Amino acid sequence: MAAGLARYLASMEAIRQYFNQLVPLEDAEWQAFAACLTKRTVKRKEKILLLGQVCHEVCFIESGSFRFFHEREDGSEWVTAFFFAGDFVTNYRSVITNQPSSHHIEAMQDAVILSIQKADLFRLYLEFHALDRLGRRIAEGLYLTVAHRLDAFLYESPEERYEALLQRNSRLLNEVPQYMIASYLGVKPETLSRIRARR
Amino acid sequence: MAAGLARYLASMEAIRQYFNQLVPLEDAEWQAFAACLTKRTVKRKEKILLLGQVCHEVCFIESGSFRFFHEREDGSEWVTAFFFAGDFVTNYRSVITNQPSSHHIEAMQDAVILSIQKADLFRLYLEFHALDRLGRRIAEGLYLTVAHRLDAFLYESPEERYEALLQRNSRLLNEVPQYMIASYLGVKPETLSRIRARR
DNA sequence: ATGTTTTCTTGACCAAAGTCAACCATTTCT
DNA sequence: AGAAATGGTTGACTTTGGTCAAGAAAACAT
Repeated sequence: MAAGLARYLASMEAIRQYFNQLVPLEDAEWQAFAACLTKRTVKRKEKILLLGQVCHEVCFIESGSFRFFHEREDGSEWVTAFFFAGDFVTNYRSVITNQPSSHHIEAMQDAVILSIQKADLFRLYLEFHALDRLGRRIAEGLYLTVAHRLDAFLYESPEERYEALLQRNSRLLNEVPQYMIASYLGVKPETLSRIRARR
Repeated sequence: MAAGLARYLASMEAIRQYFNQLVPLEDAEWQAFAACLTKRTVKRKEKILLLGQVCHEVCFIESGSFRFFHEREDGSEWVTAFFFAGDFVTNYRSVITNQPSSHHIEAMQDAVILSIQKADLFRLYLEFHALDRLGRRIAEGLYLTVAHRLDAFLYESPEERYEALLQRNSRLLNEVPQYMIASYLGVKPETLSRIRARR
């Protein structure tokens, strides 16, 4: 399995690059983190976290993609975020509060992930200043992302959100069905269809 | 000014309590933080941060109250949050990204605040693991708050948001004008008035 | 107390997105 | 290839909140 090993090493390198952008890590700090990662495969439509479960892990996506979505009592689904190869995916809210997740996390394609358990993560935070700092930077990043998304919902029309998404991530439109894009934009599929028709 | 001194000491104690809930601090860590705080007074309707300015400080409110709001091109104002005695107020997004604020921060009453400059804060983060950790906990808290607010906008009606606010903070309704509550709930004053009328 | 702002309410009308239903188009399965 | 499932479009109608305008009520200043 030389190809598998090569991809694994590439993933590890990708994670280290990602971290180094936020906080430069010494080898010992990095090794301690890397030693906690375990690899597994996930099938398309398989959920790695169910609504109602407490989330115990943070996953790096080596390949494949995921959607993070809420399911309402009436069965309707509302996508909060999409995650692709190179991203981390978790319900960090559930991880830090220990409360049941209000969202599902589901693979949109077959995927390979590297995960770290929250117990290990919290131990690393205590042990290494640099990793706690990294955790701060990551939490700050999550805050910026969700604050920006809130602003988009408060101050922009669905059409403006769609335009902004096009600018930011036109690739997304080819990779996920339009009804999930609509859901992410906070409108019904019919509405997105009409937005697209009148451009 | 014995009364002023007493209130100042009470504020310092309040901040230390607040921090200790998140991360227990040793005396040296606390002293280093406390030494960075400066006190000042703010008049009603005075802005401590203007839209377009980069935010350079984090403020603890000893007395008084503030609103954090966005102003649109058409002049309409949308309140994102209210802050009262015992809270910290800042545009943390602007602090960590160094980008101009997209919101104003304005005193709703005469106020007294204790502020720390971001340069000092970042220095303390580097110097003390416990303070970096505290910063992580605070960033996590901001993330939880804004994620919850986003969920409220995505999954609840204005009426449900109003009910939830009543449960959570009925005091608020007496302390700030109703049109600001409406703004915080994301509706026009007329709409909030009608929501209240039909209960 | 009186007059002036400021805040809140109500009504008539409008615009935007949701609902429901029918119908294409495309992909997938056998 | 043909059937079935999935995804996307369009039309008629409804619902919700916004807009505009007039007034009532409350807060504040002189």
